[in-house]
Amino acid sequence: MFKKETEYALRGLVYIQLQNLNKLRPGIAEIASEVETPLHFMAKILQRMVRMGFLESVKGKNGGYSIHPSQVSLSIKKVVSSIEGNNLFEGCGFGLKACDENHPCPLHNSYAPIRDAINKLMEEETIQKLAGTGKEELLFALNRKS
Amino acid sequence: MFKKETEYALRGLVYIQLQNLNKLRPGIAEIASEVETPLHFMAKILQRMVRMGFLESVKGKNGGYSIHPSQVSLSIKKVVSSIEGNNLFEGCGFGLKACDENHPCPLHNSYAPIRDAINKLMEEETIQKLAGTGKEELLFALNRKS
DNA sequence: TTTAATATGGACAAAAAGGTCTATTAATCA
DNA sequence: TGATTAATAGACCTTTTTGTCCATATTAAA
Repeated sequence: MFKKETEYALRGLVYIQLQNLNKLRPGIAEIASEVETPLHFMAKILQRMVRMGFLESVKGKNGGYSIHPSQVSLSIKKVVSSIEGNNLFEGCGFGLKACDENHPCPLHNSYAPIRDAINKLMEEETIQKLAGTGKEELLFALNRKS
Repeated sequence: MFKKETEYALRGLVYIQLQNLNKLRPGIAEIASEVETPLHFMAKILQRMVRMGFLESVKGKNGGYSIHPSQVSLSIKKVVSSIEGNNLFEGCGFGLKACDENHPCPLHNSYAPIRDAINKLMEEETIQKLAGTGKEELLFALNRKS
């Protein structure tokens, strides 16, 4: 459903939030290792999250990443759309061609409820909620081989 | 949501079914032109659909493609999974890592209804239904610029 | 102030997806 | 049978995505 980049971004953000709760500021090496992503690829993704204003970074010894203070409620949708754009949330879902309410494609009406559900879930679900609920399950999920 | 290849396959199959209803057997040039896909790319995709048993082909003059007689009810899901596999229908949808009923990731339970809805829609919707309902809208949707 | 640790930025490489071209094979028609 | 038409097969190219490497800048600690 998502690109690798998006998947890695979500994993990284959740891990960082989880560590921040313990007043820790993990670095790229720790993050990439813990959530099992390619180190340098993850580095670029985190840089992007910094530029987007989702993360704060500190260079040098004891440096690392933390969720930006302004992002106390960072939705999955914000993260996804910052990387992949809004296709998933707006398109007809079947990509049969552009279609809208005025000119619905044959699948439009049956797909609409699904798209709405995706929007609702991803707007309501946040990095913070994910880091706050079921930590054991979360770490398990983050660490399992796919 | 889908790869181009899948999108083109669906467009092509629907167009072929539509023509078959009029006892016609469109060729690759006509198909690619009508549903606006790259000709040679579409040719490869249709070859694949033939190998999958979804299409029949006839070579030579007046040749072309028709839906295989055995596929009187070809679901979207069959087409999609033949090209992309079953990830969309089975995965946790967030790709955070493998997760299942026994070891759900934190998003598992909120995503499950969406995945179920996607499955239901794509199992019930068929190439034949799409070719049978709202032909004008369909042709419009097939032909519009994305 | 020196050293070590750390993020940054850009170049590069590999793999996957998307797309093009051409020769061959098979069928129809004259 | 010969010519024409259309699908088949495979090589090849381009773009995007994914992943790697290295030099540089910045910070903290010794």
